[in-house]
Amino acid sequence: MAHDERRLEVLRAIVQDFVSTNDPVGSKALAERHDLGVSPATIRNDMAVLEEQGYITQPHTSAGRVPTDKGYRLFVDRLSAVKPLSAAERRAIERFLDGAVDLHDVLGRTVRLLAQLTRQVAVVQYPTLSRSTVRHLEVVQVAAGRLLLVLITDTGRVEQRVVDSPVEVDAQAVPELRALLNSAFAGVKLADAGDKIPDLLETAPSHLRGLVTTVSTTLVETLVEPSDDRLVIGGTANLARGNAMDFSGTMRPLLEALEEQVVVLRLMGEVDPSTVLVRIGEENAHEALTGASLVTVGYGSAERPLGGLGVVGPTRMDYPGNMAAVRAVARYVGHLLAES
Amino acid sequence: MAHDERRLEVLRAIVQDFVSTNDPVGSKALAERHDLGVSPATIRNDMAVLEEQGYITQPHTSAGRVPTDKGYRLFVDRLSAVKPLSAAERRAIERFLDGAVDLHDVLGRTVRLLAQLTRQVAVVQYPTLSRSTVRHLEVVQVAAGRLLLVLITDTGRVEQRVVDSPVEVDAQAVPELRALLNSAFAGVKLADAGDKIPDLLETAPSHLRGLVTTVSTTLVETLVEPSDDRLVIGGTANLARGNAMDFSGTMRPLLEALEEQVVVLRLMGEVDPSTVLVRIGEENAHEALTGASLVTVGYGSAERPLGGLGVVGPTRMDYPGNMAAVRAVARYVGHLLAES
DNA sequence: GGCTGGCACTCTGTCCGTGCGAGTGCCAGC
DNA sequence: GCTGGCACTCGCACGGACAGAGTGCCAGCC
Repeated sequence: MAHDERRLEVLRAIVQDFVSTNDPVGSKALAERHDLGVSPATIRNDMAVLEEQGYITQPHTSAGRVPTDKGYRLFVDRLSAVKPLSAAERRAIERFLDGAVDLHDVLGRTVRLLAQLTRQVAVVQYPTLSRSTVRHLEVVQVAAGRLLLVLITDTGRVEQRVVDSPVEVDAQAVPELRALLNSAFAGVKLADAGDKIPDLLETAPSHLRGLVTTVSTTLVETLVEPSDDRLVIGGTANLARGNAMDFSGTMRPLLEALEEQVVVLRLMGEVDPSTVLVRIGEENAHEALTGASLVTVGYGSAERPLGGLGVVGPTRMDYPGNMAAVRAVARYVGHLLAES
Repeated sequence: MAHDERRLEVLRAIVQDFVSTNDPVGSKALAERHDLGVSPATIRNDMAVLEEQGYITQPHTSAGRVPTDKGYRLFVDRLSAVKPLSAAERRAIERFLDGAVDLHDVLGRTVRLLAQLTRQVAVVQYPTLSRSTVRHLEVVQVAAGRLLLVLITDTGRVEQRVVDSPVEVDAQAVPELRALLNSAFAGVKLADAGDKIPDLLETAPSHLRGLVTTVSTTLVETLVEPSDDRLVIGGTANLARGNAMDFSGTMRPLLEALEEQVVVLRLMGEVDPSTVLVRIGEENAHEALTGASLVTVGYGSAERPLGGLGVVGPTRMDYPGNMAAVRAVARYVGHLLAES
């Protein structure tokens, strides 16, 4: 029906205007700024219906309308075309990310880039350990009964743990141990590492068995735990843009939640590389994220998802632009890490 | 002279009251809350002198007085006894930091701990690479012409770099290379690593010389650069406490400067483990830190300083408390890292 | 000489009343 | 079903009045 069509058009216009001006938008302004082909009075009728359906609301009588979470949801799902990035932005992505020297650097640059492109808070997850495979395991003797275990994954992530051995370790045993561990675990997904331990113990020469047990259990227990997955956060200064007033009310819990990481990490777990996921306001179960929206996507390939990244901002954000930026950056980072 | 004595006492009282209430403090309130033994009128005379000397100022006529940067400076230098931590706080430090599994974890816990103890933004620097010594160098072949170089320092810090070799690398050469590098660099301070290269090249067998050159220059160039020293930041949510109004004016550049890291890193460079360094407001050259104070101290021992840590907050902060907390945490972290 | 009580003065923050403008809902007409 | 017109409702900005806090100064007292 032509009516519904136009009503949605009105909603789109409201979202766009409100996002760019931060003022509740009235019927007259809408008619002026958008070619809707009808008069303000007609728009008012449409607005009344939209309000009744819960897509928009007015802060108080005789102010303009503001989109609700439900309104943004409809906008994101049906009304927004993905906005392609400008050539300059694409170039910026490449220029910014090329020349990174290691994984830490890649992710640090990524988070700064995303924050700059979207002018929101950016979040990047380290490649998930449990999905990574072992490239190399290194054993270094630190003291008589103490070893340092270094894990290098195929994504370039490096993790280390100190292992205390109950008995003194013979210096001769270290290269043997290293060889054993690498032949057992190299190329194995960390999530599957636990399954390899029985085999490993079988093939281990008896004088090493105790040591191998200690080391491999440490490996599995402390490194495979997904709980230690890390997050890089940047652009928090963007939270201080504009909304100076409702600050310590809404911004502080948000900052706290971001620092906690655990909430955001859980959300990152649901992400995959093929679709950009948008969570709007109340849709976020966690209280501190009410009033905020997340735009997230996975990076890596469909066969080998590595982790997630995205932006956090007020529900009043440029969804099409942010979705495009997040997706483009994720693609580039995915390629970058696949190569190395 | 007894006059000067009391005048300083008045200044101390002003600082204490203002820090705890955030209201400009007047003569009457001072006389009530502190046992100065004189009447408000007398205090007013003292205040007039203090103002003339530049230690305090009034935001406008007929508001109370507020300490200036100079006033805080005098307070910190001469008027504040270091406030010992409570037993509960000491216990909290131990409980919080013990059980950390690796360096990243130690520093992450440290920053959270400091932020919580001081209710300010906490900053912890990774152990400086150039002051660290090499514990072990690991070489892993990633592809025919590509090696991964992993550096493990005596503080447990791990850094890695990809090295591209112009020629294909023989798999046999990798263990040789590893042995060579370790015998040359193990135990050497990273700052001195460059000096070892000529020796190293001399002893290297001719077929490895090209490779050794490439790898060791990468090592020195990209790892010894102090510029890549890292910072962990936490407790930014504390910035949103209280001062809701002057927020986007003063808080935003501060957040930006913290994310830049470079400014803070430079300040951390001047730190040493024996004294707590306090920088107040305008004393900070950098513009964004005007209006903020830093309380920093080094950790590690006098012979082996490792890095710095501290807190950043408004000039109106609890200096004695923060100094005590920063010092106590630095000591504990120093011990912790010295052990490992 | 230094401290104290008293007093006049100055300034800010707040409260209240008013007017204006934006925006709406409704209705009659096309 | 759209449009123009109109009355109505609010929020907000402006401005004056007021109260309160705090000061500086002065004369008197110890």
